[in-house]
Amino acid sequence: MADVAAEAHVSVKTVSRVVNREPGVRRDTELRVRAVIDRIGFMRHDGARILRQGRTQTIALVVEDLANPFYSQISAAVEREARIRQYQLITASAEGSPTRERGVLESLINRRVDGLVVVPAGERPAVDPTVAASGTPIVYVDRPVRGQATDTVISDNPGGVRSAVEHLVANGHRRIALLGDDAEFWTARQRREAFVQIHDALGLPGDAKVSMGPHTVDSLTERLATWSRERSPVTAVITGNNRVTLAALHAMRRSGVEMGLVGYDDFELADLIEPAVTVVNQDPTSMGQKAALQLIARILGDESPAQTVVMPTRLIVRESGRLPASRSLRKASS
Amino acid sequence: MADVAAEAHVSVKTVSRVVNREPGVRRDTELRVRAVIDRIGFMRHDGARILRQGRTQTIALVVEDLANPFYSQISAAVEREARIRQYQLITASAEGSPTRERGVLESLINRRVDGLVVVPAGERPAVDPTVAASGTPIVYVDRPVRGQATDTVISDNPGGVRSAVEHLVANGHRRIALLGDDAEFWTARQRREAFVQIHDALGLPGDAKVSMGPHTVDSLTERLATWSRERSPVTAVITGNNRVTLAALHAMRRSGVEMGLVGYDDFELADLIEPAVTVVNQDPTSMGQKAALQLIARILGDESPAQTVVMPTRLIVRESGRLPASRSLRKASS
DNA sequence: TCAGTGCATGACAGCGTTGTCGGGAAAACG
DNA sequence: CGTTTTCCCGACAACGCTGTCATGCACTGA
Repeated sequence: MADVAAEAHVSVKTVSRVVNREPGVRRDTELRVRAVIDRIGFMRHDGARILRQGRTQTIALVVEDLANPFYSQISAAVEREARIRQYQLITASAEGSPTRERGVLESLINRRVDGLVVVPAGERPAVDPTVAASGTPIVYVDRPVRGQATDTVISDNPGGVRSAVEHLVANGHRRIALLGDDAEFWTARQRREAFVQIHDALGLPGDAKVSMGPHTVDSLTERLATWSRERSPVTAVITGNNRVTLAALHAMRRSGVEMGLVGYDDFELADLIEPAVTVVNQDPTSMGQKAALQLIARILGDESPAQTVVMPTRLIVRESGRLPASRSLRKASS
Repeated sequence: MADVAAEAHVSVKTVSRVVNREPGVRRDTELRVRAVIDRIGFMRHDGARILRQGRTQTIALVVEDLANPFYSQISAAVEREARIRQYQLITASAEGSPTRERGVLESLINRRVDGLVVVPAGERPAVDPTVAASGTPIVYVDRPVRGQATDTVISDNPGGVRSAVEHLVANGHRRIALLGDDAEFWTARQRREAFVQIHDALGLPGDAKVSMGPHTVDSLTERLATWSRERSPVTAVITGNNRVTLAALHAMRRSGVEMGLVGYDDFELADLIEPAVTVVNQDPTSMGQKAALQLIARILGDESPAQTVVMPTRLIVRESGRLPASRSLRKASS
C-alpha cells in the first residue's frame, strides 16, 4: 500500500480509502490510484486489516469426519450461508477425539474466528472452558452439550424413532429391535431411550431389544442371526444412523435373513436397493443452514437467550418396513 | 500479552518466549508467567503473529460442491494432511461458476493463504492471473488448466475408460455407449474422447454412441429406451461419473431396460443393489492427500518443475457388467 | 582482581492496515 | 471581500506480536 501511495503521489490512507471504496476521494485521484493498483498488482493484506479491525469475517466448523455424508452436507450448508454473507469458513475435523477437538478449538480461537459451529465429539462435561472464556459465539449441532445454555440445533430424535416404530407396527411387526450406534454418542443414547420408551408405551411384547455399536458387518450378521432364531423372532430392526444402516444391509444380504428395516438417515440409492429402504430422514442441510444463520446473528450482536432448535424428521416410506410376506406380494403384482 | 507482562513483571518479549516455548527463560520466570497466563486466560492472537511472520499456516481448498461425495472425500483428505502438519484449511465452494471462483480465489489470496488446492470450475483459459501474480503455490485436482505448467493431480481417465470398455467386451458386450456428464467439464470430455478412441481401436461395430449431459432421470429413461430399441441395440452403457450413474440406475429401474453397466466412481452400496454395480474407482482420498502433500512441499520451498500426477483407477468388478442373461444364471444358481 | 564468557532479559521497531484528527484549499455564504 | 462551511487529503498511532540487538548480571579462569 505504501508502494502504491508513493507511485500515485498520495498517502497510504488515501490508497486505503480507494481500496475500500470509502467516500471522500476526488474522482481523478481515485482513478490515478486505481491505475497504479492495477499496474503493480497490489492486493490488500487482509491479515493486517483483521488485526486492525478485530474482526476476521471467518467462522469455523468442527466436525467428526468430513467424508461422512451427514457432515459433508452440514458443511456444505454452513459454507454456503457463510459465503453469501462474506464470511470464510475454516473446516476442521476432530476425528471423534475430544482431545483433538480441544486442540482444534484452541487453535481456532487463537485465530480469533468470529464464531464456531461445532458437532461436539464424544462425551463432554460441559461447554469447553477455553471457548467459554474467549466469548466466541458457538452453536452446537446434532448433539447438545451439558452445562450452561448454548445455542443448539438438533433433530427430533424421539419423534424420528417413534415414526419408525409406529410405521413398523402399522405394517404388522411386533418384535422390533434397535441397532444403535456406539452409546458414546449422545444421539445414539437418545435414540435408544426413545426406542425403549416407545416400545413399552406401545405395549409391544417382551423387553425392548437393543444392540449398541460399534458394529461391524460380522457382528451384525451374528446378531441378526441370533435374533431371528429366537422363539419369537425379531421381525424388524431400526438402525441408528447411516453407518449402521449400511452395515446392517450388508449383514442382511450376507446372511440372507429377511427382516423389516427402517434406517436412520436417508441415503442415495435407498430407493434402488431391494427392498427399497424406508428411512427416517434428518435434514442435515437445513440443520447446517439454521446453525450458520443463528451463529451469524450472534456475531452480529443478537443477545437473545440461547435457543435450542429441534428440527423435525421425516419418515420416507419405501418398502423395507413391510413384512417380508407383503413385500413378495408387491413384487409379484408389479 | 502486555497485560500478562505487566502482571508478571516481565517484558512482553519474555511472555512471547514463554508462550512459544522458546529457550532462554529461567524456570521460575517461566512458571510465574504461566501462572499469570492461566489466571487471566490469555490466548495468543495468531492474527498478529501471522502479520509479523508472514506465514498464515493456512491452505485453502476450492471445490464445486462440498456435498458431493467425490469432493467431500478430497476435502477430508486435504484437511487431514493439513491438520497433521499444523495447517488450517479454509474450504470454499465456487458452485461451478468461474466468476464465483474468481472472487473466492481473490478473497483467499487477500488472506494470504500459504497455498491453494483447487478443483477448477468449468472452462478456464489458463491459470488465473490473480493467482499467478500472487505467487501463491497452487495445485489443481481432478482437472488440469491450460497455460503454463502447474502441479496437477488427475486420475487416469483413459485408463479408467479403457478398463470399463474392455471389461464389458470381455463379458460379451459389443454395442456399448457412453453416458457422459456435461461436456463443459474437462473430465467429461476426456472420458468421451477416450471412449471413442478405444471403441474404434477395439473395432466395435458402428460409431461410438455417446450422450453427454446434463442428464435427468427422464432424459436418460428416454435415451436408454431409444438405444435399446434400435436394430442392433445397445447392450451396455458406461456412465461418466457418480451423478450420471445414479441417474442412470434410476432410469433403468424405471424403464425396466436391462443393460450392462459400468459406472465411473465407486459409491456406497454399489454392491447391494441388484445387480451389484461394477465401477471404475477413482481414489479421491489419495488424490486429495497427494495434492495436499505436493502443495505443502511447494510451500516449504520445493522448486522442482511442476508435476502432473496421474492417479491410477481401479476397476471394481461386481455384476452389472455381465450380459443380462448370465446375470440371471448367477441368480438362479446362488 | 579483572577480562572473558554465557545466559536471561528487555527495548525497540516494524509487519500492513485503518480510525482519528487536523489542516489547507475550494466553495458557499453574508 | 471576509468568514464559514465543505471537501480532500495526510500524519500519526495503534492493532498484538516477534526478530534483532543491546544490556546487565553471574560465573569462570588466569
